[in-house]
Amino acid sequence: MMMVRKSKGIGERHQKILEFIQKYQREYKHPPSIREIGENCDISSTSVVNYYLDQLEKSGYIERDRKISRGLRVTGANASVDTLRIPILGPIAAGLPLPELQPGVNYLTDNEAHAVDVARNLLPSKDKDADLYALEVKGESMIDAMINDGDIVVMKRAAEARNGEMVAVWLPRDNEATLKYFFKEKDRYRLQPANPTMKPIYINKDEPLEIKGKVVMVIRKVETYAA
Amino acid sequence: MMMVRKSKGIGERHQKILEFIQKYQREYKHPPSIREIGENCDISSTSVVNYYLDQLEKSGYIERDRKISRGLRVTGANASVDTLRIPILGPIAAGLPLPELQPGVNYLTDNEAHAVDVARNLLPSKDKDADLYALEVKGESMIDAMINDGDIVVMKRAAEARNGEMVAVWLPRDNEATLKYFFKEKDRYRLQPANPTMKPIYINKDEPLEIKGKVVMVIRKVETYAA
DNA sequence: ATAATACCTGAACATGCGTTCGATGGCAAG
DNA sequence: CTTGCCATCGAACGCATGTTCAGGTATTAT
Repeated sequence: MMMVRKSKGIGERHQKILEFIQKYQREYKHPPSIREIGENCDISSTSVVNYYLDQLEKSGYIERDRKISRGLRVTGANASVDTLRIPILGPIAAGLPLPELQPGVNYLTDNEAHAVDVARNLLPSKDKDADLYALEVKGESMIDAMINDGDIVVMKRAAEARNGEMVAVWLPRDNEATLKYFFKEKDRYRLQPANPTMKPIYINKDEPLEIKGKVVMVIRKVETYAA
Repeated sequence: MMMVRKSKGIGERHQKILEFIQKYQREYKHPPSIREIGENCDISSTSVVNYYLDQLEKSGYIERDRKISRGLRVTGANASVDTLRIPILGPIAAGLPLPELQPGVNYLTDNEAHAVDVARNLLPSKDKDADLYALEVKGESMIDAMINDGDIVVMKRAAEARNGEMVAVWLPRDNEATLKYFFKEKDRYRLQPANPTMKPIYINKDEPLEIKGKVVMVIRKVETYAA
């Protein structure tokens, strides 16, 4: 029988092993043992599996914790990604008060409908996990912030903001919640809509203005089967 | 010494074990052994760890694969989440041709700068992984689609669309790329901006119109330290 | 007091699992 | 042909790891 031998790089069998490790990890949430890899990749001997794993490690496709049962993981593109489950506290709309994180409350839930899972590498690393929360936009009052009905806005709890940051504010003057870019000027605050064609709102510094949080991220799920 | 005994539910020690498992899994990408849990949670006997793990399993906080080394995983809110790495093919801007998926090309990369990691539960489940790609919006030509400079749009490869779906189209007539809601009418196509205040574009059916993909998702990372 | 329950100990046991090694055969270079 | 590398096999070895058990000590209920 002819054996295709690729001097360098990855062969067909390496590929199969790699894919099996990923598939197994996705399904069982822990890595496979050497013997399990052998059985599922038609390799009769554990030493051969070990042989290939060594090569995969040298080539940088996996990492191994020697001596540790099931101590291996894929690296690079197919590596598992660290995610953070961010609770969706409630709706945000012009006329509604802004939901806030209550101290001492555990917002963890296994109900996916009330949370969004976000890869950590998409978030600013300096943010504390516990300070992050999400709101679901109701209505079209935020269109001037380029934010649509149904969008999810990921927020970071904050009571003040730097110039240029987008914040969620409650305006007691108008009894209204809004998302705007925040600028502190001489004797007033300027709340600038994201849409450049819209005019800013000015709030005098002696008027009340409650900053509830900074906008970290906006996620919009577009219906693929809209009406 | 006083022992706090909570009859039902989870105790302090259960909590500590749970947190350790998560922390360990994040760091090493595989679950800890019983003995490792014991060492790090100040439990001297493996049987006691086993004792607590049994309780955690009964309470539904973890799942165990008996007889299998490191065969345990947290369930519910803290469970690891399945993600998909979607390649960012390139920019999308009004005057630029739209990047497309080339058949037979492997877009996997370990360079996070050229991909976005998205939790699978945020994506329409019916989409084939391989048909998904992402584009980075350059310029403000998409503001009428509520999409800003710097946004990431996740696309699904498609050559045609249903009414009401948001599509990326190339208009040879104007030599322009755009994102619009798509509607097929009697003898023309209507391309409707997401912003309700803007007027639609009409394309006669005998004119060329290239649908490059459907918009699945929009991700906007808001700078927390903008200028 | 007695019984019952929850929590803990230490050790032994069985086996899952990574490691190592000698042996075999195909293929290419010298 | 001989040498040497690569891929493979099977088996044995030994530590890592989950399991079990007989026995403790509190705290609480009867």
